[in-house]
Amino acid sequence: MNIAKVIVDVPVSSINQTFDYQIPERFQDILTNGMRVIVPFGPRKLMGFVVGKATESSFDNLKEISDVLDLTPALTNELLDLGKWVANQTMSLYITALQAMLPQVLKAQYKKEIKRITDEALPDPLENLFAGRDVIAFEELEASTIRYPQLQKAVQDGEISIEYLVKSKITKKYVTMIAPARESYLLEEAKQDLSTSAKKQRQILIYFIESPEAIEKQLLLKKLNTTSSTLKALLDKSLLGSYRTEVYRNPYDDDTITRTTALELTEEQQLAVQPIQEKIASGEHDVFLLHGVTGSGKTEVYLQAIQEVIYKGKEAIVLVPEISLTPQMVKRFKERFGTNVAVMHSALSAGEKYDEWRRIQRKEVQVVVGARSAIYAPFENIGIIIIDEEHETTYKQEDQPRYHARDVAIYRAETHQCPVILGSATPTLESFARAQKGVYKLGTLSKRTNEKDMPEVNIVDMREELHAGNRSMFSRSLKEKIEERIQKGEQIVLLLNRRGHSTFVMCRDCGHVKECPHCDIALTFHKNNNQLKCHYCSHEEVMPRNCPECESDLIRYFGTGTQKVEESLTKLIPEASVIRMDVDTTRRKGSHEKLLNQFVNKEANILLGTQMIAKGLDFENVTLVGVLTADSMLHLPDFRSSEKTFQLLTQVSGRAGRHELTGEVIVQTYTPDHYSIELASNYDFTQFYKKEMGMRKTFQYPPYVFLVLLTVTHQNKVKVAQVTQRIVQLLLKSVKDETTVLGPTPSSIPRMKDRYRYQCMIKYRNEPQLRDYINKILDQYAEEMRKEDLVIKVDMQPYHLM
DNA sequence: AGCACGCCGACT
DNA sequence: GTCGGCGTGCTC
Repeated sequence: MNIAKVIVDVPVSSINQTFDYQIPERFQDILTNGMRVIVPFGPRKLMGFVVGKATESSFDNLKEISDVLDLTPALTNELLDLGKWVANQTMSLYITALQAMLPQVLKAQYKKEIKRITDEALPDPLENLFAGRDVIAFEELEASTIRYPQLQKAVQDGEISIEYLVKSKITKKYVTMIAPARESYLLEEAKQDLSTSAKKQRQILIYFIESPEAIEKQLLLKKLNTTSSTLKALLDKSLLGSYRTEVYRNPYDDDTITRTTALELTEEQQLAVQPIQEKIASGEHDVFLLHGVTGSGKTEVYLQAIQEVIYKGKEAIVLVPEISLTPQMVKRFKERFGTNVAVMHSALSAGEKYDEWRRIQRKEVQVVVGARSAIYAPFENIGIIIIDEEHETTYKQEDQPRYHARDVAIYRAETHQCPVILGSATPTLESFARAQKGVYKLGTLSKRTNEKDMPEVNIVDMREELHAGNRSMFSRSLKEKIEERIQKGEQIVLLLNRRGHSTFVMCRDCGHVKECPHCDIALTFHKNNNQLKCHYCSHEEVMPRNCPECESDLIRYFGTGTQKVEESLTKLIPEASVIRMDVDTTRRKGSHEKLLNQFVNKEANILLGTQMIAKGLDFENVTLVGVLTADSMLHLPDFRSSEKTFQLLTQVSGRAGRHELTGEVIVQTYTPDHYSIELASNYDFTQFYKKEMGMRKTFQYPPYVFLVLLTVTHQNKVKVAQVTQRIVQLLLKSVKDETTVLGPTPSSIPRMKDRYRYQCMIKYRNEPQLRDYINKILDQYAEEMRKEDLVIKVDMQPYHLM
């Protein structure tokens, strides 16, 4: 087994295969599958993953592995296989799938350097460039007057060499530890010998005589209220010793956590947990769909199922949408399982993520709570996988590899023979349909744990408000109710559903809308710096004073941002104090938590925000929830828009009246008769499911069919249209008659970053060989893609059809 | 991807 | 002549 099969870090389809390398003697014993290595690849050096070993190769002159980057493999054999499966399912490259499983810091960075290898004088220009140094960055050469051939000559003459480096980004955190260097009685003696004025030194010695174990330097100094100079005196006398040790960054302050124990389950919860625990006990795979209204205690069901898994000595993965990975949610897991939990989400720094990942890798925890990518947690003995808010679209990764965490979860759970729980108050039609068919086991929690009914939902028809002469974005009844709550000292959550709405700029005289020069999309206005920005490319420009078309100065921005709502709200209701939560106010690390704490501490009576406030938050004092524009995403070109509207309304309604006080919800809409709004106001999921399934059947959308979206992009519009047309023809030749191939159609944003975009959609029920067909087409276009910068993007089971 | 090699036009 | 442009092919 002296040959390693390596997947190298080059994300191109022509390199999507293993390369064989000789394993040098010194690595023979340590090298195992899943380790990251550095290998020579052509003239350069690259990082790669060892995915297999062999005794022989069909290549005769193999290069040697240059270095091994891991002591313990970064990926287990199971994850290597999983990566292959994901790559295959999502039509991505193996290396892309593998990289997606690891924290960012384990990705390699490449550097090129020029190294002087002779003491002889170099030609003048080079000598100047080096300026006395032995190694310089390659980039310095580009900035100088020296051209490449000169460099080449110097390489040939043996004066310099070009080094290709692979750098690891790993940053480990170290702290200094202090420990006694002598036996206790010797410290005692030393204490006697100290001069009477050395009070602080004596104090330190007493500390170590009482507790001789090592302590972090900073902590010791703080505890004894002293400085490092005092400590240094004792270190110099060799009474104490210091050493550096690696520590994990802990983004959560575990000291303040009070542990909780299992709550008593309601009858419904008991009924839901039982079959899951049976599967855990018998070590069998199954998928449970836990359909529980908001506030019905789904989390407690998860916690008790996990408890069972821990008893069995196995591990648990809990996926939560990024948006609801709030401190409140994390706290519940930490309170139950203490330091046995690792947390993974985007608010952590790269270093913190790496530390949490290593705690998992070293089996220091049995539970991980995290966003989408936590599904790749390097556990080896998984006992359960839980996906909370199963319907959330963030579980589908939008760039390569375009995987859905739910699919990966089920696949992993099959390998580990363990159950999966999909939990939601508003399951996706896909999952609910499977539960109806018996593919998934359905569990239902229909009652809130506080025995309170769901808050009453009142729909306000905003057209009537307009007729009555109210042109503000607050209906009369919402205004009244807000005032009433403020008076009673209760709190309000206001949701501005901005998806589909943006603040675009239009001239009131000629109707000209300012668009991005590189994309076919309106620019959005950013008030804070008076700039117009494009969401799809980096284009930015200053907001013009006059219309560029007609010179009119009546150029204004439209649409409603949270800022604007806040302004008019405080104008309308002067006693309102508002905490605004949107991407702008929560960008900074920890600001999310800070704002929520302020609201909990009643520093404001209104919490105003976008989508992010709809999920998972739990406020005792909130009795009114207002949805300002319920229908703003109903008219998007997206077959899931009704479903998303229903989900959002249901979720946000659940924020009110979770405790003692009774809650109420006001939904403002221009389409009060739309079934998703009407049924959400009655919390009638079953009826919604039936109605929406009817729609999906009529228009042939999931779950009745599977979808594939092919997007073709190129600078030349004609070419894109032609290629897409040809792809449609090729597909039609291979697929079954009952399969539909739609297109070519211009994408909903027909041009992005100066590239035209056409797409084609495949709707199929059963096409076992579809991936082969598509791969064949991609192969045909491989050369064109390479030479002419043609891009064909494949999205299996897409979430966004744009 | 990113590098070297090789072929061709343009300029000291 | 030779510098530097880009098209082509290869990477165990």
